[in-house]
Amino acid sequence: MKLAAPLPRSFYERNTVVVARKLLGKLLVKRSDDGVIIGKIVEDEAYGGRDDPASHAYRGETPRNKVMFGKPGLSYIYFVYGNHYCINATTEREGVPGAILIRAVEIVDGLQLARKNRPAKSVVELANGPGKLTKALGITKVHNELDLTTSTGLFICKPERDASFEVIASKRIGIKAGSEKPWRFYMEGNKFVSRYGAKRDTP
DNA sequence: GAGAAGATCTCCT
DNA sequence: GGAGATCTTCTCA
Repeated sequence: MKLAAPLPRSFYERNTVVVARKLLGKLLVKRSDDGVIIGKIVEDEAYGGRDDPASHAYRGETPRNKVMFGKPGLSYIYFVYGNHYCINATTEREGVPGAILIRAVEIVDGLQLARKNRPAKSVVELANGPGKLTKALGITKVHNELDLTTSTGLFICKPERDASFEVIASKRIGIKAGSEKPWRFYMEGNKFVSRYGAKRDTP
């Protein structure tokens, strides 16, 4: 599959909510010795800084979340619930915390390898959740703080053809504080969007 | 150092 | 629909 160059750092160096909307439809590329897996981003969530109680950066900088305060366009990967990794892309200018949680992708290449990483009943269930997609793509904490703007093991690029789609905004999922913010974005009618979240939509 | 919480998923009822 | 799994990180004493 022919791939475009990674998105430049200037793409990420903007308001987190703006970048979250723009990130939909882009391709998340994971390269390893086993091969390449490419997922189209169909759902994500924006997380801010001091003004967002749901964000890891709300209480200030810690060793864990320091990536969010660093350069835009880096990967921020953390472990939750003793079971799952979640992948974020950092945003805003250096020193301003912000990140976008990638919640679901549609696997467009490397399907066989993704299924090997995470056996699932159907292609739809392979990566329709934050924990699911990291498992399917083989992403762990070793991929934390990687530069997503260079063609390394992990990066994000534009698709070959820009498809048009409607972006739906809704409340974020799985959080208590700050859940009223409509900072979750997904492609309208896309079946790869995480299911139980889609049910909670109240536009 | 101990205890609690957590941006989830899967299995069981 | 509910609860357990399982471990990292943070807060507080």
